[in-house]
Amino acid sequence: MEEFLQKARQLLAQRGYKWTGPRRDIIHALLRESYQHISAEELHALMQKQGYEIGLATVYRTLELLVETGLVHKLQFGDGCSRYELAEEDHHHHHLVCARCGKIYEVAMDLLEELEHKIELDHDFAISGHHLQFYGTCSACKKQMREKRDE
Amino acid sequence: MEEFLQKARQLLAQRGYKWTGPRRDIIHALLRESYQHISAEELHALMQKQGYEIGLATVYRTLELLVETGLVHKLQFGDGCSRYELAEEDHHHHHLVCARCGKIYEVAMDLLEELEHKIELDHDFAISGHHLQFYGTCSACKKQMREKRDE
DNA sequence: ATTCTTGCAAAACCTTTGCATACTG
DNA sequence: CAGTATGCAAAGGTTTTGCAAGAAT
Repeated sequence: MEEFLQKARQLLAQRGYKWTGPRRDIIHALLRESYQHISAEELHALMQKQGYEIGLATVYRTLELLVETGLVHKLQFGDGCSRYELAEEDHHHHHLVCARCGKIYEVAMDLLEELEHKIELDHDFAISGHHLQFYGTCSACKKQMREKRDE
Repeated sequence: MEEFLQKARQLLAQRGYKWTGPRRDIIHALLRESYQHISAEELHALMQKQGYEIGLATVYRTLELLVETGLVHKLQFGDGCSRYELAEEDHHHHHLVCARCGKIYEVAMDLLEELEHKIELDHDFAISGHHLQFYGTCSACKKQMREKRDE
């Protein structure tokens, strides 16, 4: 938590960006909501509700900045907006998107490394990140569908 | 090409949808541009230029229909719009997105099956599809960056 | 001081929707 | 003919931008 803030502060300084109140608050809010995949508008609304006076444009700009710096990942789940999550070094994972209820589950796994390596060699492409999503039906929805069918 | 059209016609009929001129034209256009990941607006503009009189709303509606039917995949590369590609049965692949030039390369590969299987068991999640993208720097851009550095 | 950042409102985009007309099965 | 599909224009939602005022180094 604190270390993430320090890292962010340092990385921004390194690139000539300033350390401001709004930026600190946004990172704080992201840390508090780190379990979620939050959209810019949701984050803005949440912060408003928690008493932070911050403009929506600033939220967008700051998130973009954090993505550019590699501190935050920008995700597209196809629901009409971009979603963001903290880039935690030791928490590589993929996403399971339930097509029925829309819920998103995380899968910690790194079997992708072998594949990445092969691609880097085969395509002469320097991979800096990946984004893997699986679509399907989650456990809860499968259960509901069974129950509905048996009525 | 022809077979894809037939398959589409049949699948749509099966679900009570009608086979119309605009739908045929859109699928034709998609087949012609099958090497691309085209957006709805791009497809619309292209068709206009080629002399087809078609409304943008129809393009959106038809693409949505084709996605729903499984004939087309909807992709999000984070550039602000949805992109579409034909779902060719024998052409499973992933995408390499160059962070510098934005170009998108395809990698044919199916090493993911093992991983999928493990997830289905571990998470009781019925996977119906996946979406894997790698981000990084492509060969051409790496070369340009080397040259620029050496100037 | 200079440069960067913010907030607001307006603009820019992409996508969806309502409705009257036209078409398919 | 009944039920869909289309085109247009308008509306909706998300994200970006211009600009004057405010903050950080």
